[in-house]
Amino acid sequence: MSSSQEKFNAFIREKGLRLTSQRTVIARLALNRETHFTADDLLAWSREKDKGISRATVYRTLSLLTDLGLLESLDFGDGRLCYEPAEGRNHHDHIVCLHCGSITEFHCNEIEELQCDVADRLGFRVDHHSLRIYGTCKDCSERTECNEQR
Amino acid sequence: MSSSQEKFNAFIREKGLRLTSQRTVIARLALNRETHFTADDLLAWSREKDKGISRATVYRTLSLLTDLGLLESLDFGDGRLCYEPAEGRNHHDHIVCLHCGSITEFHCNEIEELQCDVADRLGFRVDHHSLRIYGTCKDCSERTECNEQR
DNA sequence: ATCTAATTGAGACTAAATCTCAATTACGCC
DNA sequence: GGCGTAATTGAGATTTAGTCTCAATTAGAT
Repeated sequence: MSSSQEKFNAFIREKGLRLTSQRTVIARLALNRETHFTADDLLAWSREKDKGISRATVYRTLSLLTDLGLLESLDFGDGRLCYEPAEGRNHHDHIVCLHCGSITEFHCNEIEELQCDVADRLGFRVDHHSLRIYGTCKDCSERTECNEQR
Repeated sequence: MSSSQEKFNAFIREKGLRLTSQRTVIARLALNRETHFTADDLLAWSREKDKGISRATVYRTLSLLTDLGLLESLDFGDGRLCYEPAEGRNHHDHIVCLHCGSITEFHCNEIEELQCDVADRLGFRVDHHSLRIYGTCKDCSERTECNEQR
């Protein structure tokens, strides 16, 4: 069992909540993902393990996991949230290709520091931030150039 | 009439679209705002001028204006888009107070440059970006400290 | 095994945004 | 100024992610 799952179980016990089979299935699937996923993805995977699992329970478990900080929710502006495991991963931002939709992670310490400077200057205490760069990825650029040459 | 409105009118003519009274009302109200607003705000203001204006027409005009680059749409993650005039304004990012919801604009050239560097390194051509810092504003920090002292 | 409060599933509900389509209207043409 | 027609509109149906309700179920303490 991953350490995130152990944290989840511990949290459930601490808070006097109950470790149901549904929560176990949903949390395991969510926390062991490599990349981001939607609530609907998670519902589908969960139902492969237990047909009866309801949409509501998936959303309720997602809330628990994000409140706990084990999952991070990502809004790519397409009308639904994505989620990704947050434990044991370094903070990162995302660069999104507007053509193929691919999402690449990146991290830049200098940007993070400058963000803190800006917040300081404005008298803000930073909780978190979201930086999203939108553009055209290498593959799509090359593909477009080829088309233009025709 | 503002230069944005003239651009809107010119665009309408160029494209063989029609300059309806509804479009004129909605565009004028949207383009002359100082701060961001929602589609529903704009619908309410438009109906003050012309009771019959429909929600659909407001959304359709918002699409025209954002496609044209005269408005920018902002997603603060509260389940609906905000809009703000984009013409004649410098690009800026937003810092949001999680307590009072206030939204402050800021701009940092160094961050912008670093973003371009990062994109270059990853082979991306940048189209646009969105940087949002979430935290506690000065006023709310002070209010919280006072409460803690009780 | 029993008890009880937390949890679940099913489906109703919400809210922003989009879509449909018959009725209206802007605008080029005469 | 009036005509014709294709763009536009309004009303309301629809979509979709997510939330809520509540009776039935169940985890976990005793």
